[in-house]
Order: sequence, then structure tokens, then C-alpha cells
Amino acid sequence: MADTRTTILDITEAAVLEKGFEATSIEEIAAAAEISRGGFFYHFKDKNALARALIERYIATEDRLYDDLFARARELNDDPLHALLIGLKLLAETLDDMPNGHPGCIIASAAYQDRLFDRGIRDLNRQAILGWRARFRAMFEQIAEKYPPKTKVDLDALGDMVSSVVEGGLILERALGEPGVPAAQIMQLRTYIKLLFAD
Amino acid sequence: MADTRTTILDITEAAVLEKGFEATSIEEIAAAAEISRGGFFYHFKDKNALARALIERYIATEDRLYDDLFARARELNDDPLHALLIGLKLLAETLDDMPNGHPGCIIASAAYQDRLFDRGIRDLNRQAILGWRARFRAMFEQIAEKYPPKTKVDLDALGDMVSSVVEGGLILERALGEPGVPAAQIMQLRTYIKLLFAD
DNA sequence: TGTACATCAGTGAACGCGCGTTCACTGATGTAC
DNA sequence: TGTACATCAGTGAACGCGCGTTCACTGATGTAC
Repeated sequence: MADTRTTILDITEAAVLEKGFEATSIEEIAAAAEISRGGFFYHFKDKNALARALIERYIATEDRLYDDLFARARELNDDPLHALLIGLKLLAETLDDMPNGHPGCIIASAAYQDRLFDRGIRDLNRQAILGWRARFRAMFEQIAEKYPPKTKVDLDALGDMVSSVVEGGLILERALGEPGVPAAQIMQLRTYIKLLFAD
Repeated sequence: MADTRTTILDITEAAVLEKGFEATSIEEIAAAAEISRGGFFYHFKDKNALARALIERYIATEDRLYDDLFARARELNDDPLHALLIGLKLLAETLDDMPNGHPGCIIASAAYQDRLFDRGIRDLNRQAILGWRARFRAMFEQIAEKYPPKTKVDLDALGDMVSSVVEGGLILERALGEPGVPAAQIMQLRTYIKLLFAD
């Protein structure tokens, strides 16, 4: 079996996606990991440390996902615009393939429960989102050089739109109980980018 | 002074926007309303009834806001496309004028804490979002009739995009501590619609 | 005009439960000499 | 090869606090006759 720490993180991730961080008790995590409540505190000094570890792990995974996806897209087509359009399609497919809710929810939960967490965790969240803004902004700059946009456009806001549309889509998906919203929203963003840059 | 029930709802709304529903205690609401904890339960049978009343009130307000905004826009320009573009600009301005966080947060909180609430509240949330989808879808249908869209487009997903972009923008705004994100995101959506329909 | 009763809008003490956290202790494994 | 000690990965009982909720009671206002 995997080491207990990883097991705890896996269990917590699933529980948080299902019902949020505060509603997930240490008792329940410990039971699922088949250790006692006391045993849990051997691995994490308190509940905040658990949240931090979870978010750190999620951000690392998400960064790797974006790296892979857009590198793969770039291999398929060397043009910056077409690579991004392919990448967004791959992203939409990936979002659809995540049956138990995309871990993006974890960022959103943290944003909505930030009173529970300490400053370090809020900074983590913040840096992750700024990182994604910069990542996509860089792509858009490269594209804009080759394909002058049809209208003047705020590239930071456009870079944010990836995160914004995924997170917003997740909220609708949860509220509606209707899967596939984030993927559909990403495809809308893709159409927007196509209209904005392609001739 | 306003009646106590309304005072309680106002206090709760502000507190929920600041830190979420679960983190807002009845003790604290009662203290701010200058009544005892027991007195609170004279007005609301339990905490769930408070949540329901808050969300009902929010949805009604939001519906009225959309009614007003797009009616005003339609008065300024009778063309369906241009009316919508004006309406979105007005919406962006309204979002920027809400200093203490837009109550949209309340829908998002409810989506992220839905384990806390009963089925009735989840249905309320669901119906509200479906209502907004239908509202914007109707506008897009009217527009598409006059201005054939440049690409095939899923009008339901496009209708959802208003909610999705506002909610997603709110998450970024909170996580970044950077005001103005929802408005900027709405302006991006506006550009998309312009490129999609206008010649 | 006075009396009896009902309703409204609370008070404030008490209860019980769940939850995060602490702490003394334990058995298994690893390391030094 | 055996002994002593340290570290790892826990156990399980106990503590205390906050929170939602209940309940008997109360003073002010309204209504019937």
C-alpha cells in the first residue's frame, strides 16, 4: 500500500471535492485511512497543514497538466494560435474525463472558505492563479504578434479567462448537477479566441 | 429602524459575503442585530431557514437587476445585438460598483457548501441558474435571427457563459484580492459576442 | 371606560453533540558498539 | 552475536470549546365585550 500520508491526502481530496473542506472531519479521514484520530496528527500537525499540503499537491498537478497538454498541442502544430486551439480542445476533453469533479474545486473552496485558512495558504492560491494568468498571457502575446487581433484586447483579462471559465463552469456544474459544463465553457472560449485572432 | 427580520438578513448577507455561511454563527448575527440568540429563533426556525430566505432574496434582487439593466439597454437601442452589448457594459459597471463583493458569491457559496443545505435550497439555486440560461438564450436566439453567427455555436452554453464568467471572476477576485476581475471578464464576453454576431 | 385575554417579539439559562487537539504510552524496526 | 538505545508510526482516552437548538417565562401591545 502507498504510504499513509499519501493515502490521507487522497482520501481528503475526494472528500473535499464531494462536500468541502470544513465539512470533512479528521475523524472521518482517519477512519477511511484505517488509523486512529491521534495517528492522523502524527502526519499533519493540524488541519491547516493538511489543507496546505492538499493545495500544494493540487497546484503541482495542475501545472504539470497544463505543461503536458500544451506541449503535446505544440508538437501537433507548430503555429502558436493553432497549438493553443488544439490545447484548449484537449483541455475540454480532459475536463470531461474527470468523473468525480475536477480538483479546480479545491482552489474555489479555498477562495470561499479563506477565513479558515492561514495567510500562507491564501498566498499559495494567489500565486497559482497569477502563474496561470502569466502562462496564458505569454501564449496570447506570441499569437498576437503573428495574428493581429481583430479588436483591442486586454491580454491579462484574456489570460485570466481560462481560470475564470473553468472555475465558473465548475460552479454551474455543481449547482445544476449537470456534467460537462466546464468543457462546454472552454469550447466557447476557444471559439472566442478563434474569432479574435484567426483570419 | 427596519424590521428585525430584514435586519437579520442584511447582517447575514454581509457576513456570508465576507466569510461564508458556515463560518457565520447565529450568536454573531444575533449580537449584531442586538437581540439574544433565542430571539433569532423567533424569526427563523433554524439556520437552514435563514439560508433559504437569504438565497430567495438574492435571486429576486438579481432577477430584478437583469430586468432593469437589459430593459434600459433596449430603450437606448432597439437592435437586439446592440442592446445586449450595451446591457453587458452596464452589467460590468454595476459589478464594479459593488464594493463589498457581489452577492453572486451567495450562489457560489451555496454550490460549494451544498451538503449543509437541504434539497429545497439546492433546487432554488438550480432554478435560478436555469432561469438565467433561458433569459440569455432567448436574447441570443433573437440576435442570431438577425445576425447569423460566424460559426456554429451552442446557444445554451453561450447563455450559461454570463453566469459562468461572473462566478469565475468572483473566485479570481477573492483569491487574488484584486477588485474588478468580474467586470473585466464580462467585457471579454462582450467582445466575444461582438465578434460572433456583428459584421 | 375598564377588564380579560391573546398575540408579538423577544430573554436568558441550559443542553448536548461534534470536532480539533493533546498526551502518555506502545510495539516494531533500525543503528551503535 | 547480543545488548542498549533511538526513532517511527502509531493507539486510545480525555479535554474543552463553540455552536445550533430548546424551552419556560416575560413585558408590551392589540382586541373583544
